[in-house]
This record gives sequence, structure tokens and C-alpha cells, in this order.
Amino acid sequence: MNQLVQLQPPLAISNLSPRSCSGCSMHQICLPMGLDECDTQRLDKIIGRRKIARDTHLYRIGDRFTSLYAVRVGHFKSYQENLAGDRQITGFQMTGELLGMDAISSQRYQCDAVALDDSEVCEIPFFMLENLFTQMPTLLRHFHRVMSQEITSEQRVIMILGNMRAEQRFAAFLVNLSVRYATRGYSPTRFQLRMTREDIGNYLGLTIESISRMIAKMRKDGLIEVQQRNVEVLDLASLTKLAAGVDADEAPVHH
Amino acid sequence: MNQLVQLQPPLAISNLSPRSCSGCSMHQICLPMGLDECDTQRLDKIIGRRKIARDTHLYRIGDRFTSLYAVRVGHFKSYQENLAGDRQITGFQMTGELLGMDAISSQRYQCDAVALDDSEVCEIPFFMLENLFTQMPTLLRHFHRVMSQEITSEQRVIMILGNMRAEQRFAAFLVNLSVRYATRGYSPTRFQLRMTREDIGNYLGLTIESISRMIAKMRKDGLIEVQQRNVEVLDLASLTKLAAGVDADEAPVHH
DNA sequence: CGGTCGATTGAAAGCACTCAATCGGGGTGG
DNA sequence: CCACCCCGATTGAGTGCTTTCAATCGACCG
Repeated sequence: MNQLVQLQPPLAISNLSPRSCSGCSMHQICLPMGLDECDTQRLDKIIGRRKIARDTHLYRIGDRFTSLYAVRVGHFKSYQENLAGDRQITGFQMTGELLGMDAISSQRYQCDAVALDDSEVCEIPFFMLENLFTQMPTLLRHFHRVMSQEITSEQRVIMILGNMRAEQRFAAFLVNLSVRYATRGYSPTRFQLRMTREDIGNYLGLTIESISRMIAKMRKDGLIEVQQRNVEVLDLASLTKLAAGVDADEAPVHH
Repeated sequence: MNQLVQLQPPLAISNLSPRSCSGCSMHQICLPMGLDECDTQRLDKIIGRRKIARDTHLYRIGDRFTSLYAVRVGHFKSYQENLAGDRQITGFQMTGELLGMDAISSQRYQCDAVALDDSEVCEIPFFMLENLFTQMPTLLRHFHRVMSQEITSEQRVIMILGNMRAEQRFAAFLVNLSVRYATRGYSPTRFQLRMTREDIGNYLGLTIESISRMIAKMRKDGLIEVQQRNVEVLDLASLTKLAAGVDADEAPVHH
């Protein structure tokens, strides 16, 4: 299977190579969003591609910061670790999403990034990106939007962890995946979990057993169907209500 | 007391007015960090000052985004609200810290910002700031650091909410305040809580009663002394260990 | 066809929550 | 100046959600 991939024609014969920004399917979601062809190619020139095997690190806490990474293929998890060795997954990244923005301030990565799949990333040397900023205001603008999105997305996690019960947390998790896959042109109702139950539990501040129980409950309630890591969302509307803190049976209450 | 403040000489007689960036004591922490006098004044020119009375809103969820705000005097809280009306405080801001970065992406504020004190902010119209970016690379760089810090700081909250028990959460909260006050030249061991117990509980994903009990316990353990909102940290080292997930009595365990 | 590891399920325990009563500081009005 | 009120904070008792501990399942793989 993997060998087939290597049978593709020699690279670098054109800028529309699937490995270039112009030819990348994440073009509209990723950093080049909104750039014209010329600027996209200038961005492309500073970017290197790297494969990251499943379960291996893209970077580690404390590594010197040099580059941001965009996920080209695959999935990642990012986690922090305290002095006692307790880990907390702070996010899962999928194609078109950026990794490493938390390192800009201290010039050191603030978390570990590990591939959940055999993955591929675009390596974006940050000092070169900064050079482009001075010449490409559209790029700079979009970069600010991306960082802002990261902040918003973490606020959503804080909301989940600070405010929600187990079932609600898991619903919010599924709905978030659903939305993100839909954005990428995949089915919002059928997808595969790329992470273990343990990862999900860690991310949601729950145990692996609680995740299992929530899956069982939601299956019983006819909200989802799950076979191993394959998820089918049967009632996205109810799941969304649940995630929003509105009990599926009640009308919203305003205070 | 407050009348005395108004007896100061007429403003705007010099760029060193305490209301200008150059004369502001947060100069080294806030957005102008690292700028020379000339650039600081250029930044200063686009900034307006606004007073925000205690318990009033600086902005609300959904308001159109026009400006970032730097806290000049006082304290703020930011919170989100779900459809059911449940709130989650996502952060407390003190002098020199920026508000509104989560709005850049969607062009709408993603949370409510409310003053905890009678406060004053510097209003920074974002489109004007973007103009300055093209001319002041140092400013741009620092802005990226500030956004990155915001991301890191939220990851720390995620760690607290996802991983820690009540006592640890509250310890982490106090240590964080301690560090931030120290950075601003105030005592790291004696400070005043600007928010209610309820706000603290909401922020930490706990109830007001749990906060009370944690205070009682820590007082009994000789870690802190609390009178109303006045906190004295008696054993910052132990508190820091507690917050780091290292049991005060044990040596750190490595896995 | 076992072995392994992630996932599921059950039973019991614990931590934080809920509910309720009381405290106490700060502000107001007599 | 004092009494009262209000509201935030504290404290206690009981409950419950999630965790912990333990056993079993089952898919994948050699």
C-alpha cells in the first residue's frame, strides 16, 4: 500500500506538485488562504516537508523553537506535562492546522507534539515567515486570524473542562470533530477516531472508563453508533444541543 | 482620596504624561516593550484611553471587533456563556495585559469583559495597529509574543482544569497571581484578590464552597493567611510544589 | 491459536457538589 | 453613632457523579 504512494512521478517538475502549497488540498484552510498564486509560491519556497511516523514526536517540550508546522497529512496530539509527570492533552490537530504557535513567546516549544497517524508536516521556519510578513500583508493578516482561532479554540476547551459534565464533554468533543471534518470536505457524521479512548479521556479531563460509559449511554440513546474507532453520528442535532448545554428534551433557558 | 488624583497638573503638556505609553509604568510589560522612544510615541498616537467603572462591561460577546484593549489601571475578568446561560470565566487580566485577541479571527468578541475594579484601558484600534506593523517590525514581533503568551497561558488553564484536584487548582491559581504581581513590582506574598470567591470557583471549575474549604485547609496547613480578600502567602515554596503536582511532602516522581 | 493491549463492564469508594444554616463585614438609614 | 440589612463567605451534612479497582472481553498480530 505505502509503496504505491512512492510510485508517483518525480517531484518538483511543477509548482502544482501535490507537495506544494498551490497543489495542496488544504490550500484554502491553511496558511496560504487568500494569497494569490504568486505569493503562494513565495510562501511555498520557504516551506520544507517532513514525514512523521505514527507515535513519534514532531517536537518536545523545551526544544528550541525554529519552525511552525502545518499538518499536511495525518493527525497529531499536543500535550503538556507537569513536574509529577501527569500529562494533559491540550489539543488534537488535523490537516491544515498549525502547530507550535505557543513557542513563539519563549522560543521553546511548550508541549510535546506526537503523530497519531503516519503523518506529514510542512515545516515553516519562523524567521523566514517573519520576513514574508513585511512583504505580504495578506499573509500577516491571515496569520493573526490563525493565532486568534487558536486562542478561541482553547477557550472552548476551557469551557468544556470547567463547566460540563461527562456526557456533555464527550458530545462537545464529537461535535467539534464533526465540524472540523466537514470543513475539510469529509462526512460530518461518519469518521474515524484517530486517538485512543485514553487520549480522549485525558483531553476531556475524564478517565478511559468514563469515556466507555458515555459511548455506551449515547449508543443506547440512539445518538451515535461506534465500532472500535469508527463513529457514526445518528442524531447530530441532538448531539449539538447536548454539547451546547441545552438538554436534548428541554427548550433553552435564559437567565 | 479620589479627589486628590484629580488635582494633578493638566494633561497633554508632555509626552511623558502618565497617560502616555512613554510615561506608563507598564511600558516594559505591555505592547510598547522594546520600542525606542520615537516608535513608542507613534504607537501612543493611535491609542485612546477609557475609564471602565467596576462591574461594567468593556465589551460583550458578539460585539463587532474594532480594538484591542490594554489594561492600564485595574483588573478585568473575561467569560464565555453557552446557550443554557452557563458562564465560564476564561481569564483574569491585570495591568499591562491585552484583551480582545480572541476576536481577531471572527471580527467579533468571543467573550464578555467586565471590570473588577474601577479601571482604565488603552484602546488600540486594530486596523491602525496593523498599519504600524508594516513599519515597526519590533512591534510586530512583540505582538506575536503576546499572542503566543496568551495561548500558553490558556494551555496552563487547560492543564489545571483537566488534571488537578481542588487544592492543587487553588494553589496554582494563587501562585499564578503571585508571579504576575511580582512581575509588576508588587509583593509576591501579599496581595488582594480582586474577584469574588464565586469568580474564583467558576474560573477553576469548582464551587464557591469548595474554594472556602480550600482556603480553610491551606490556612490550617500554614500555607496562607486570608482575611476577606487579603491574601498573605506564608509558604510560597510549598504552594508552588503543590501547584506543580508535587506533593509537598514527597520527592518528585519521574515516569 | 495463544498473547497482547485497548476497551468494556461492574462494584465500591471518594471528592466535590448540593442544600441549608449561619456568620460577618460594609453600607445605609434612623 | 448605632442598629439593621444585605450579600458574600463559611461551615456542616448528605448526595451523587466520576473515579478507582478489578475482572472480562475482543480485535489484531505474530
